[in-house]
Amino acid sequence: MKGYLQNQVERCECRCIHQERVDTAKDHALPEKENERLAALFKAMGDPNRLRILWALYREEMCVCDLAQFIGVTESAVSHQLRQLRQLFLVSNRRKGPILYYRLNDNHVSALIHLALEHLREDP
Amino acid sequence: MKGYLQNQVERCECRCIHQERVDTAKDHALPEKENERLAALFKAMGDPNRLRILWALYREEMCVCDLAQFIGVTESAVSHQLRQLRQLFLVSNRRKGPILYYRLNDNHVSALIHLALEHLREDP
DNA sequence: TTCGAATTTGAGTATGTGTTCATATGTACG
DNA sequence: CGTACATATGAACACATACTCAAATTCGAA
Repeated sequence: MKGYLQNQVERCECRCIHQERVDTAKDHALPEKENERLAALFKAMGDPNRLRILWALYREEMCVCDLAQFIGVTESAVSHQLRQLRQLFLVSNRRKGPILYYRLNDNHVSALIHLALEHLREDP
Repeated sequence: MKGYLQNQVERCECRCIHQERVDTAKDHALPEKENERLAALFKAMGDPNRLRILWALYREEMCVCDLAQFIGVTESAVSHQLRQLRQLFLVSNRRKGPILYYRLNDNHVSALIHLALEHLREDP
């Protein structure tokens, strides 16, 4: 009886193989908040329609109607997506009368896309 | 009556402002399939735990148990995530006995992460 | 071959996400 | 002012996703 319990404890104590790797991984891990923001950035770029928007804005600024017709969804849908992209500082806009012209916020976005394309084009 | 219908038609014919921008956007758009794969790649990197895994593997290879303890989830959860990363060629593994050691597949991944970090660190 | 350990797989589930519709804002112009 | 148009917002819904648990698989060694 006692032996059985002891074995239970011993078996469950540590299932991982290389404790020192786990420790150094924890030491060098990104700060919690930075990791969250980084993930949010990639996730924002990880939707086909948002990616289409970003790719289009890389060439020239466009308004909501244009983008809606371009990707074939409601203007409302585009507006929702643009809000996300704005909150992450991926795009910004300028107002001309009632029309909002959206553009890429900096060149990091397009750099990320081009780098990712390289990755894709190397594998089959 | 006729006038009303005509106005309806005219109003609904084209709601977009700059048809020529829409057209050039369509001309220069990424091929459908490439856009999908690109989005899938970013989406894969857009999850906090997957990002933790990638960041950890950037330093050194680790096995499933290690990663599970590192990020504090089930080994099963890690295995599910690693499968996604494998299918997108972000990670690969080598077997040593019963243990699978995972590593980053190429240096594009870490380059993407570092580039994205730059973007984050420039904005507030 | 049989056992134990590392990993994978599948089912189930709770939570997120992207879209549309209806409605509200805000801007220019008569 | 009030009308028209571009955009934004909120609710609702269908669908995806990330986790855990239980069971299957795979490998090395007794």
